[in-house]
Amino acid sequence: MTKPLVTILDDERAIREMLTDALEEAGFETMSFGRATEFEAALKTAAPDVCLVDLSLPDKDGLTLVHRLALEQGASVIIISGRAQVQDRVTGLELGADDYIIKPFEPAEVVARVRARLRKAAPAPQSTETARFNGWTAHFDRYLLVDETGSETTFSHAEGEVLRLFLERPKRLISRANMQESLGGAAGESFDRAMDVRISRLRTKLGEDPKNPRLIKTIYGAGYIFLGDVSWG
Amino acid sequence: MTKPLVTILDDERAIREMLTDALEEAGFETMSFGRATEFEAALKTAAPDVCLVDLSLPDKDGLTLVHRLALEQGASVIIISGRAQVQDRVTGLELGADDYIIKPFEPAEVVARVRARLRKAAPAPQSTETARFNGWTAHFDRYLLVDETGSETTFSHAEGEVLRLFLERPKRLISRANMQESLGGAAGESFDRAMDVRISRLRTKLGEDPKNPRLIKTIYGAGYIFLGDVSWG
DNA sequence: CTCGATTCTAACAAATTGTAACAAGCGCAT
DNA sequence: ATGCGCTTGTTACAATTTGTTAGAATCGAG
Repeated sequence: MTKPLVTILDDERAIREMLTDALEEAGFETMSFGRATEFEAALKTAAPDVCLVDLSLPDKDGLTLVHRLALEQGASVIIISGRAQVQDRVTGLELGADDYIIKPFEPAEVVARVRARLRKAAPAPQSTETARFNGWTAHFDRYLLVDETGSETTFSHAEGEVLRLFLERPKRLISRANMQESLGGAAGESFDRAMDVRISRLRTKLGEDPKNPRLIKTIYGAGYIFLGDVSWG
Repeated sequence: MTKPLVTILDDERAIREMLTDALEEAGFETMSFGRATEFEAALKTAAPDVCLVDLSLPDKDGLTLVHRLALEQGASVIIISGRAQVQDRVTGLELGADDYIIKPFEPAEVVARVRARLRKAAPAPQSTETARFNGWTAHFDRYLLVDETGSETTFSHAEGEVLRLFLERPKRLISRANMQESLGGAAGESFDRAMDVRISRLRTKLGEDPKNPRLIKTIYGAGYIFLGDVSWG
Protein backbone atom coordinates (compact mmCIF):
# COMPACT_ATOMS: atom_id res chain seq x y z
CA MET A 1 0.00 0.00 0.00
CA THR A 2 1.90 3.00 -1.25
CA LYS A 3 1.26 6.53 -0.05
CA PRO A 4 -1.16 8.59 -2.11
CA LEU A 5 0.57 11.09 -4.36
CA VAL A 6 -0.48 14.72 -4.13
CA THR A 7 0.88 17.29 -6.56
CA ILE A 8 1.12 20.99 -5.83
CA LEU A 9 1.16 23.56 -8.58
CA ASP A 10 1.64 27.12 -7.39
CA ASP A 11 3.99 29.87 -8.42
CA GLU A 12 4.70 31.03 -4.86
CA ARG A 13 7.46 29.09 -3.24
CA ALA A 14 6.23 29.87 0.27
CA ILE A 15 2.88 28.30 -0.45
CA ARG A 16 4.44 25.26 -2.04
CA GLU A 17 6.54 24.71 1.03
CA MET A 18 3.69 25.22 3.42
CA LEU A 19 1.58 22.69 1.61
CA THR A 20 4.39 20.23 1.16
CA ASP A 21 5.12 20.26 4.87
CA ALA A 22 1.52 19.86 5.90
CA LEU A 23 0.80 17.09 3.42
CA GLU A 24 3.91 15.08 4.09
CA GLU A 25 3.29 15.28 7.78
CA ALA A 26 -0.16 13.93 7.07
CA GLY A 27 1.40 10.95 5.37
CA PHE A 28 1.21 11.79 1.69
CA GLU A 29 3.77 11.66 -1.03
CA THR A 30 4.12 15.08 -2.66
CA MET A 31 5.58 16.68 -5.74
CA SER A 32 5.48 20.42 -6.24
CA PHE A 33 5.88 22.60 -9.28
CA GLY A 34 6.16 26.31 -9.90
CA ARG A 35 5.00 26.34 -13.47
CA ALA A 36 2.49 24.47 -15.52
CA THR A 37 4.89 23.14 -18.10
CA GLU A 38 7.03 21.38 -15.51
CA PHE A 39 3.91 19.92 -14.04
CA GLU A 40 2.67 18.61 -17.34
CA ALA A 41 6.02 17.08 -18.10
CA ALA A 42 5.87 15.22 -14.82
CA LEU A 43 2.39 13.95 -15.59
CA LYS A 44 3.85 11.78 -18.28
CA THR A 45 5.51 9.55 -15.78
CA ALA A 46 3.53 9.94 -12.57
CA ALA A 47 -0.14 9.57 -11.89
CA PRO A 48 -1.13 11.74 -8.94
CA ASP A 49 -4.17 10.94 -6.86
CA VAL A 50 -4.99 14.53 -6.03
CA CYS A 51 -3.78 17.68 -7.79
CA LEU A 52 -3.72 21.04 -6.04
CA VAL A 53 -3.71 23.76 -8.66
CA ASP A 54 -3.38 27.50 -8.30
CA LEU A 55 -5.22 29.31 -11.04
CA SER A 56 -2.92 32.29 -11.37
CA LEU A 57 0.01 30.71 -13.15
CA PRO A 58 2.76 32.56 -14.91
CA ASP A 59 2.92 30.43 -18.01
CA LYS A 60 -0.48 29.02 -18.65
CA ASP A 61 -4.16 29.37 -18.20
CA GLY A 62 -5.05 27.42 -15.12
CA LEU A 63 -8.63 26.71 -16.02
CA THR A 64 -7.77 24.99 -19.27
CA LEU A 65 -5.28 22.91 -17.38
CA VAL A 66 -7.89 21.95 -14.82
CA HIS A 67 -10.29 20.93 -17.52
CA ARG A 68 -7.76 18.71 -19.20
CA LEU A 69 -6.64 17.21 -15.93
CA ALA A 70 -10.10 16.34 -14.82
CA LEU A 71 -10.90 14.81 -18.15
CA GLU A 72 -7.79 12.94 -19.10
CA GLN A 73 -6.38 11.95 -15.79
CA GLY A 74 -8.89 10.50 -13.44
CA ALA A 75 -7.29 12.42 -10.62
CA SER A 76 -9.17 14.67 -8.27
CA VAL A 77 -8.45 18.33 -8.84
CA ILE A 78 -8.61 20.93 -6.10
CA ILE A 79 -8.30 24.54 -7.15
CA ILE A 80 -6.56 26.88 -4.78
CA SER A 81 -7.11 30.44 -5.75
CA GLY A 82 -7.06 33.99 -4.55
CA ARG A 83 -10.09 34.76 -6.65
CA ALA A 84 -12.92 34.61 -4.22
CA GLN A 85 -15.93 35.56 -6.32
CA VAL A 86 -18.77 33.10 -6.43
CA GLN A 87 -18.64 33.16 -10.19
CA ASP A 88 -15.01 32.08 -10.18
CA ARG A 89 -15.79 29.20 -7.91
CA VAL A 90 -18.74 28.10 -9.97
CA THR A 91 -16.86 28.09 -13.26
CA GLY A 92 -13.92 26.34 -11.68
CA LEU A 93 -16.15 23.60 -10.36
CA GLU A 94 -18.12 23.29 -13.58
CA LEU A 95 -14.93 22.81 -15.52
CA GLY A 96 -14.19 19.70 -13.59
CA ALA A 97 -12.56 20.70 -10.34
CA ASP A 98 -13.61 18.68 -7.33
CA ASP A 99 -13.11 21.40 -4.79
CA TYR A 100 -12.20 25.06 -4.59
CA ILE A 101 -10.22 26.50 -1.73
CA ILE A 102 -9.76 30.22 -1.32
CA LYS A 103 -6.52 31.86 -0.31
CA PRO A 104 -5.52 32.47 2.35
CA PHE A 105 -6.12 28.99 3.65
CA GLU A 106 -5.24 26.87 6.63
CA PRO A 107 -3.01 23.92 5.83
CA ALA A 108 -5.11 21.74 8.12
CA GLU A 109 -8.18 22.38 6.03
CA VAL A 110 -6.35 21.58 2.83
CA VAL A 111 -5.23 18.30 4.30
CA ALA A 112 -8.76 17.50 5.39
CA ARG A 113 -10.11 18.26 1.93
CA VAL A 114 -7.44 16.19 0.26
CA ARG A 115 -8.38 13.31 2.54
CA ALA A 116 -12.02 13.76 1.66
CA ARG A 117 -11.15 13.43 -2.04
CA LEU A 118 -9.08 10.34 -1.49
CA ARG A 119 -11.73 8.70 0.60
CA LYS A 120 -14.20 8.80 -2.26
CA ALA A 121 -11.76 8.01 -5.00
CA ALA A 122 -10.17 5.19 -3.05
CA PRO A 123 -9.72 2.01 -5.01
CA ALA A 124 -12.07 0.66 -2.41
CA PRO A 125 -10.43 -1.48 0.26
CA GLN A 126 -12.50 -4.29 -1.12
CA SER A 127 -12.45 -7.57 0.59
CA THR A 128 -13.93 -9.00 -2.54
CA GLU A 129 -12.01 -10.80 -5.17
CA THR A 130 -14.50 -10.28 -7.93
CA ALA A 131 -14.91 -7.42 -10.34
CA ARG A 132 -17.29 -6.79 -13.18
CA PHE A 133 -16.62 -4.65 -16.20
CA ASN A 134 -18.20 -4.35 -19.62
CA GLY A 135 -19.70 -7.79 -19.73
CA TRP A 136 -16.73 -9.51 -18.16
CA THR A 137 -16.41 -10.87 -14.67
CA ALA A 138 -12.99 -11.41 -13.18
CA HIS A 139 -12.57 -13.81 -10.27
CA PHE A 140 -9.15 -13.15 -8.86
CA ASP A 141 -9.39 -15.92 -6.32
CA ARG A 142 -9.95 -18.46 -9.06
CA TYR A 143 -7.93 -16.85 -11.82
CA LEU A 144 -11.01 -16.93 -13.96
CA LEU A 145 -12.41 -14.57 -16.51
CA VAL A 146 -16.04 -15.06 -17.41
CA ASP A 147 -17.64 -13.88 -20.59
CA GLU A 148 -21.11 -12.38 -20.79
CA THR A 149 -22.19 -15.60 -22.46
CA GLY A 150 -20.77 -17.53 -19.53
CA SER A 151 -17.75 -19.03 -21.21
CA GLU A 152 -14.66 -19.09 -19.07
CA THR A 153 -11.00 -18.32 -19.60
CA THR A 154 -8.29 -18.61 -17.05
CA PHE A 155 -5.59 -16.07 -16.58
CA SER A 156 -2.19 -16.46 -15.04
CA HIS A 157 -0.82 -14.77 -11.97
CA ALA A 158 1.18 -12.25 -13.96
CA GLU A 159 -1.79 -11.40 -16.12
CA GLY A 160 -3.90 -11.05 -13.01
CA GLU A 161 -1.50 -8.52 -11.56
CA VAL A 162 -1.93 -6.32 -14.58
CA LEU A 163 -5.66 -6.78 -14.74
CA ARG A 164 -6.06 -5.95 -11.08
CA LEU A 165 -3.99 -2.83 -11.45
CA PHE A 166 -6.23 -1.70 -14.24
CA LEU A 167 -9.44 -2.55 -12.44
CA GLU A 168 -8.31 -0.70 -9.35
CA ARG A 169 -7.66 2.48 -11.27
CA PRO A 170 -10.05 2.58 -14.17
CA LYS A 171 -10.12 5.52 -16.51
CA ARG A 172 -6.87 6.87 -15.19
CA LEU A 173 -3.54 7.06 -16.82
CA ILE A 174 -1.18 4.48 -15.44
CA SER A 175 2.35 5.38 -16.35
CA ARG A 176 4.83 2.72 -17.27
CA ALA A 177 7.01 3.61 -14.32
CA ASN A 178 4.04 3.31 -12.05
CA MET A 179 3.05 0.00 -13.49
CA GLN A 180 6.55 -1.32 -13.24
CA GLU A 181 6.59 -0.46 -9.58
CA SER A 182 3.24 -2.04 -8.92
CA LEU A 183 4.23 -5.20 -10.67
CA GLY A 184 7.33 -5.49 -8.57
CA GLY A 185 9.41 -5.31 -11.68
CA ALA A 186 13.09 -4.79 -11.23
CA ALA A 187 14.15 -1.44 -12.56
CA GLY A 188 15.85 -3.36 -15.31
CA GLU A 189 15.49 -1.82 -18.70
CA SER A 190 14.36 -5.02 -20.29
CA PHE A 191 11.34 -5.25 -18.04
CA ASP A 192 9.75 -2.71 -20.32
CA ARG A 193 9.39 -5.36 -22.94
CA ALA A 194 8.06 -7.88 -20.46
CA MET A 195 5.35 -5.45 -19.51
CA ASP A 196 4.34 -4.99 -23.10
CA VAL A 197 4.08 -8.70 -23.47
CA ARG A 198 1.95 -9.09 -20.39
CA ILE A 199 -0.41 -6.48 -21.67
CA SER A 200 -0.44 -7.96 -25.09
CA ARG A 201 -1.40 -11.34 -23.69
CA LEU A 202 -4.08 -9.82 -21.50
CA ARG A 203 -5.47 -8.00 -24.48
CA THR A 204 -5.89 -11.13 -26.51
CA LYS A 205 -7.63 -12.83 -23.58
CA LEU A 206 -10.04 -9.93 -23.42
CA GLY A 207 -10.64 -10.33 -27.11
CA GLU A 208 -9.38 -6.89 -27.95
CA ASP A 209 -9.03 -5.86 -31.55
CA PRO A 210 -5.32 -5.04 -31.86
CA LYS A 211 -5.96 -2.16 -34.20
CA ASN A 212 -8.64 -0.73 -32.05
CA PRO A 213 -8.54 -1.77 -28.41
CA ARG A 214 -11.63 -0.75 -26.52
CA LEU A 215 -10.57 -1.52 -23.00
CA ILE A 216 -6.82 -1.18 -22.66
CA LYS A 217 -5.68 1.91 -24.44
CA THR A 218 -2.07 2.89 -25.02
CA ILE A 219 -1.00 6.47 -24.56
CA TYR A 220 2.15 6.79 -26.59
CA GLY A 221 5.01 8.03 -24.50
CA ALA A 222 3.02 7.97 -21.30
CA GLY A 223 1.43 4.70 -20.33
CA TYR A 224 -1.87 2.91 -20.40
CA ILE A 225 -5.42 3.65 -19.53
CA PHE A 226 -8.19 1.19 -18.82
CA LEU A 227 -11.56 2.30 -20.09
CA GLY A 228 -14.22 0.21 -18.55
CA ASP A 229 -16.98 0.63 -16.05
CA VAL A 230 -15.70 -1.34 -13.13
CA SER A 231 -17.69 -2.46 -10.14
CA TRP A 232 -16.19 -4.61 -7.44
CA GLY A 233 -17.90 -7.22 -5.38
CA MET B 1 -31.68 8.17 -17.01
CA THR B 2 -33.40 9.41 -13.88
CA LYS B 3 -32.60 12.65 -12.20
CA PRO B 4 -30.14 12.49 -9.34
CA LEU B 5 -31.76 12.79 -5.94
CA VAL B 6 -30.51 15.47 -3.56
CA THR B 7 -31.76 15.66 -0.01
CA ILE B 8 -31.77 18.81 2.10
CA LEU B 9 -31.70 18.72 5.86
CA ASP B 10 -31.94 22.11 7.53
CA ASP B 11 -34.11 23.49 10.27
CA GLU B 12 -34.69 26.85 8.58
CA ARG B 13 -37.54 26.76 6.16
CA ALA B 14 -36.20 29.71 4.13
CA ILE B 15 -32.96 27.89 3.44
CA ARG B 16 -34.74 24.69 2.49
CA GLU B 17 -36.81 26.56 -0.03
CA MET B 18 -33.90 28.44 -1.49
CA LEU B 19 -31.97 25.24 -2.01
CA THR B 20 -34.93 23.34 -3.34
CA ASP B 21 -35.58 26.00 -5.95
CA ALA B 22 -31.99 26.22 -7.07
CA LEU B 23 -31.48 22.48 -7.24
CA GLU B 24 -34.70 21.70 -9.06
CA GLU B 25 -33.98 24.39 -11.57
CA ALA B 26 -30.62 22.74 -12.10
CA GLY B 27 -32.40 19.51 -12.94
CA PHE B 28 -32.23 17.54 -9.72
CA GLU B 29 -34.86 15.70 -7.79
CA THR B 30 -35.04 17.01 -4.23
CA MET B 31 -36.46 16.06 -0.86
CA SER B 32 -36.15 18.35 2.11
CA PHE B 33 -36.47 17.82 5.83
CA GLY B 34 -36.54 20.03 8.89
CA ARG B 35 -35.46 17.49 11.44
CA ALA B 36 -33.09 14.59 11.51
CA THR B 37 -35.65 12.00 12.52
CA GLU B 38 -37.81 12.67 9.46
CA PHE B 39 -34.75 12.48 7.31
CA GLU B 40 -33.67 9.18 8.75
CA ALA B 41 -37.10 7.75 8.26
CA ALA B 42 -37.02 8.73 4.61
CA LEU B 43 -33.65 7.08 4.14
CA LYS B 44 -35.31 3.72 4.59
CA THR B 45 -37.09 4.07 1.30
CA ALA B 46 -35.00 6.45 -0.76
CA ALA B 47 -31.34 6.40 -1.71
CA PRO B 48 -30.12 9.94 -2.24
CA ASP B 49 -27.11 10.65 -4.40
CA VAL B 50 -26.07 13.73 -2.47
CA CYS B 51 -27.12 14.81 1.02
CA LEU B 52 -26.94 18.42 2.15
CA VAL B 53 -26.84 18.54 5.92
CA ASP B 54 -26.93 21.47 8.28
CA LEU B 55 -25.05 20.74 11.48
CA SER B 56 -27.20 22.75 13.87
CA LEU B 57 -30.23 20.56 14.15
CA PRO B 58 -32.88 20.75 16.81
CA ASP B 59 -33.20 17.09 17.51
CA LYS B 60 -29.88 15.47 16.88
CA ASP B 61 -26.17 15.96 16.66
CA GLY B 62 -25.40 16.65 13.05
CA LEU B 63 -21.88 15.32 13.10
CA THR B 64 -22.91 11.91 14.28
CA LEU B 65 -25.47 11.81 11.55
CA VAL B 66 -22.90 12.77 8.95
CA HIS B 67 -20.59 10.08 10.14
CA ARG B 68 -23.27 7.44 9.90
CA LEU B 69 -24.40 8.67 6.52
CA ALA B 70 -20.96 8.64 5.04
CA LEU B 71 -20.29 5.18 6.33
CA GLU B 72 -23.52 3.38 5.74
CA GLN B 73 -25.02 5.01 2.71
CA GLY B 74 -22.82 5.40 -0.27
CA ALA B 75 -24.06 8.92 -0.76
CA SER B 76 -21.94 12.02 -0.87
CA VAL B 77 -22.44 14.28 2.11
CA ILE B 78 -22.08 18.04 1.99
CA ILE B 79 -22.20 19.91 5.25
CA ILE B 80 -23.77 23.34 5.24
CA SER B 81 -23.03 25.16 8.41
CA GLY B 82 -22.83 28.53 10.05
CA ARG B 83 -19.82 27.45 12.01
CA ALA B 84 -16.94 28.89 10.10
CA GLN B 85 -13.94 27.95 12.22
CA VAL B 86 -11.24 25.97 10.51
CA GLN B 87 -11.46 23.40 13.26
CA ASP B 88 -15.15 22.83 12.55
CA ARG B 89 -14.48 22.31 8.89
CA VAL B 90 -11.63 19.94 9.53
CA THR B 91 -13.57 17.74 11.92
CA GLY B 92 -16.56 17.74 9.63
CA LEU B 93 -14.49 16.59 6.72
CA GLU B 94 -12.57 14.06 8.75
CA LEU B 95 -15.81 12.52 9.91
CA GLY B 96 -16.68 11.68 6.37
CA ALA B 97 -18.22 14.71 4.78
CA ASP B 98 -17.25 15.30 1.17
CA ASP B 99 -17.53 19.05 1.26
CA TYR B 100 -18.23 21.84 3.71
CA ILE B 101 -20.06 24.98 2.72
CA ILE B 102 -20.28 27.95 5.04
CA LYS B 103 -23.39 30.02 5.56
CA PRO B 104 -24.31 32.37 4.11
CA PHE B 105 -23.88 30.74 0.73
CA GLU B 106 -24.81 31.37 -2.87
CA PRO B 107 -27.23 28.81 -4.30
CA ALA B 108 -25.21 28.73 -7.52
CA GLU B 109 -22.16 27.56 -5.67
CA VAL B 110 -24.09 24.87 -3.88
CA VAL B 111 -25.38 23.61 -7.20
CA ALA B 112 -21.87 23.59 -8.63
CA ARG B 113 -20.56 21.67 -5.65
CA VAL B 114 -23.38 19.17 -5.84
CA ARG B 115 -22.56 18.64 -9.49
CA ALA B 116 -18.92 18.14 -8.66
CA ARG B 117 -19.88 15.38 -6.24
CA LEU B 118 -22.10 13.65 -8.75
CA ARG B 119 -19.49 13.83 -11.46
CA LYS B 120 -17.07 11.73 -9.46
CA ALA B 121 -19.66 9.27 -8.31
CA ALA B 122 -21.03 8.74 -11.79
CA PRO B 123 -20.18 5.38 -13.23
CA ALA B 124 -19.56 6.66 -16.73
CA PRO B 125 -18.63 10.29 -17.21
CA GLN B 126 -19.27 9.72 -20.85
CA SER B 127 -20.88 13.07 -21.28
CA THR B 128 -17.78 15.19 -21.52
CA GLU B 129 -15.92 12.65 -23.56
CA THR B 130 -18.02 12.91 -26.67
CA ALA B 131 -18.54 15.82 -29.00
CA ARG B 132 -20.55 16.20 -32.16
CA PHE B 133 -19.83 18.62 -34.95
CA ASN B 134 -20.93 18.86 -38.55
CA GLY B 135 -21.76 15.23 -39.03
CA TRP B 136 -18.79 13.94 -37.08
CA THR B 137 -18.77 12.43 -33.65
CA ALA B 138 -15.55 12.39 -31.67
CA HIS B 139 -15.20 9.88 -28.85
CA PHE B 140 -12.20 11.02 -26.88
CA ASP B 141 -12.37 8.09 -24.54
CA ARG B 142 -12.06 5.67 -27.41
CA TYR B 143 -9.91 7.75 -29.71
CA LEU B 144 -12.53 7.34 -32.36
CA LEU B 145 -13.97 9.58 -35.02
CA VAL B 146 -17.28 8.51 -36.44
CA ASP B 147 -18.56 9.62 -39.79
CA GLU B 148 -22.17 10.52 -40.49
CA THR B 149 -22.37 7.28 -42.41
CA GLY B 150 -21.10 5.45 -39.36
CA SER B 151 -17.63 4.58 -40.59
CA GLU B 152 -14.94 4.88 -37.98
CA THR B 153 -11.43 6.29 -37.92
CA THR B 154 -9.11 6.26 -34.99
CA PHE B 155 -6.96 9.18 -34.03
CA SER B 156 -3.82 9.19 -31.96
CA HIS B 157 -3.31 10.85 -28.63
CA ALA B 158 -1.46 13.79 -30.15
CA GLU B 159 -4.15 14.30 -32.74
CA GLY B 160 -6.75 14.09 -30.03
CA GLU B 161 -5.07 16.88 -28.10
CA VAL B 162 -5.40 19.16 -31.07
CA LEU B 163 -8.94 18.14 -31.82
CA ARG B 164 -10.01 18.64 -28.25
CA LEU B 165 -8.48 22.07 -28.16
CA PHE B 166 -10.47 23.03 -31.22
CA LEU B 167 -13.70 21.57 -29.97
CA GLU B 168 -13.34 23.37 -26.68
CA ARG B 169 -12.99 26.72 -28.35
CA PRO B 170 -14.96 26.64 -31.55
CA LYS B 171 -15.21 29.68 -33.74
CA ARG B 172 -12.51 31.49 -31.86
CA LEU B 173 -9.01 32.31 -32.91
CA ILE B 174 -6.42 30.06 -31.34
CA SER B 175 -2.99 31.55 -31.66
CA ARG B 176 -0.03 29.37 -32.32
CA ALA B 177 1.54 30.35 -29.03
CA ASN B 178 -1.65 29.46 -27.28
CA MET B 179 -1.83 26.13 -28.98
CA GLN B 180 1.75 25.37 -28.22
CA GLU B 181 1.05 25.88 -24.54
CA SER B 182 -1.99 23.70 -24.56
CA LEU B 183 -0.20 20.92 -26.33
CA GLY B 184 2.49 20.91 -23.72
CA GLY B 185 5.02 21.65 -26.38
CA ALA B 186 8.42 22.74 -25.31
CA ALA B 187 8.99 26.33 -26.28
CA GLY B 188 11.45 25.05 -28.84
CA GLU B 189 11.26 26.77 -32.18
CA SER B 190 11.06 23.57 -34.11
CA PHE B 191 7.85 22.59 -32.38
CA ASP B 192 6.16 25.02 -34.71
CA ARG B 193 6.60 22.54 -37.51
CA ALA B 194 5.43 19.65 -35.40
CA MET B 195 2.24 21.53 -34.73
CA ASP B 196 1.67 22.12 -38.42
CA VAL B 197 2.07 18.46 -39.03
CA ARG B 198 -0.34 17.48 -36.30
CA ILE B 199 -2.91 19.76 -37.80
CA SER B 200 -2.21 18.54 -41.27
CA ARG B 201 -2.75 14.96 -40.20
CA LEU B 202 -5.91 15.85 -38.36
CA ARG B 203 -7.17 17.62 -41.44
CA THR B 204 -6.74 14.61 -43.63
CA LYS B 205 -8.55 12.45 -41.09
CA LEU B 206 -11.42 14.90 -41.18
CA GLY B 207 -11.39 14.68 -44.95
CA GLU B 208 -10.69 18.35 -45.41
CA ASP B 209 -10.07 19.72 -48.86
CA PRO B 210 -6.59 21.26 -48.65
CA LYS B 211 -7.53 24.11 -50.92
CA ASN B 212 -10.64 24.88 -49.06
CA PRO B 213 -10.74 23.65 -45.47
CA ARG B 214 -14.21 23.92 -44.04
CA LEU B 215 -13.49 23.07 -40.46
CA ILE B 216 -9.92 23.99 -39.54
CA LYS B 217 -9.12 27.33 -41.03
CA THR B 218 -5.68 28.91 -41.04
CA ILE B 219 -5.35 32.56 -40.19
CA TYR B 220 -2.12 33.56 -41.79
CA GLY B 221 0.28 35.04 -39.28
CA ALA B 222 -2.05 34.54 -36.35
CA GLY B 223 -3.19 31.01 -35.77
CA TYR B 224 -6.12 28.74 -36.42
CA ILE B 225 -9.82 28.83 -36.03
CA PHE B 226 -12.22 25.92 -35.88
CA LEU B 227 -15.50 26.52 -37.64
CA GLY B 228 -18.01 23.95 -36.65
CA ASP B 229 -21.12 23.70 -34.58
CA VAL B 230 -19.93 21.81 -31.58
CA SER B 231 -22.12 20.19 -29.01
CA TRP B 232 -20.66 18.20 -26.18
CA GLY B 233 -22.16 15.22 -24.50
C1' DC C 1 4.01 41.06 -59.94
C1' DT C 2 7.91 39.97 -56.87
C1' DC C 3 9.76 38.77 -52.67
C1' DG C 4 10.22 37.30 -48.06
C1' DA C 5 7.63 35.26 -44.46
C1' DT C 6 4.62 31.78 -43.29
C1' DT C 7 2.27 27.45 -43.70
C1' DC C 8 1.61 22.77 -45.88
C1' DT C 9 2.84 18.18 -46.41
C1' DA C 10 5.51 14.27 -48.25
C1' DA C 11 9.25 11.71 -46.82
C1' DC C 12 12.39 10.39 -43.53
C1' DA C 13 14.08 9.26 -38.89
C1' DA C 14 13.77 8.38 -34.07
C1' DA C 15 11.33 6.75 -30.35
C1' DT C 16 7.98 3.82 -28.60
C1' DT C 17 5.02 -0.10 -28.47
C1' DG C 18 3.15 -4.80 -30.27
C1' DT C 19 3.76 -9.59 -30.73
C1' DA C 20 5.46 -14.02 -32.62
C1' DA C 21 8.78 -17.22 -31.50
C1' DC C 22 12.00 -19.09 -28.52
C1' DA C 23 13.93 -20.51 -24.10
C1' DA C 24 14.25 -21.02 -19.18
C1' DG C 25 11.93 -22.48 -15.12
C1' DC C 26 8.53 -24.95 -12.55
C1' DG C 27 5.15 -28.55 -11.14
C1' DC C 28 3.47 -32.89 -11.83
C1' DA C 29 2.39 -37.43 -13.51
C1' DT C 30 4.60 -41.13 -15.47
C1' DA D 1 14.94 -39.12 -13.81
C1' DT D 2 12.12 -37.99 -17.92
C1' DG D 3 8.82 -35.70 -20.44
C1' DC D 4 4.74 -32.86 -20.90
C1' DG D 5 2.37 -28.64 -20.20
C1' DC D 6 2.10 -24.18 -18.41
C1' DT D 7 3.93 -19.71 -17.14
C1' DT D 8 6.95 -16.05 -17.89
C1' DG D 9 10.75 -13.42 -19.43
C1' DT D 10 13.75 -12.52 -23.56
C1' DT D 11 14.82 -11.62 -28.23
C1' DA D 12 14.07 -9.96 -32.57
C1' DC D 13 11.59 -7.79 -35.63
C1' DA D 14 7.16 -5.46 -37.19
C1' DA D 15 4.12 -1.66 -36.59
C1' DT D 16 2.79 2.69 -34.85
C1' DT D 17 3.36 7.27 -33.29
C1' DT D 18 5.64 11.45 -33.34
C1' DG D 19 8.88 14.82 -34.48
C1' DT D 20 12.16 16.69 -38.07
C1' DT D 21 13.59 18.09 -42.55
C1' DA D 22 13.16 20.09 -46.85
C1' DG D 23 11.09 21.77 -50.63
C1' DA D 24 6.57 23.29 -52.47
C1' DA D 25 2.63 26.15 -51.91
C1' DT D 26 0.42 30.18 -50.11
C1' DC D 27 -0.07 34.72 -48.33
C1' DG D 28 0.32 39.71 -47.98
C1' DA D 29 3.12 43.86 -48.32
C1' DG D 30 5.23 46.95 -51.40
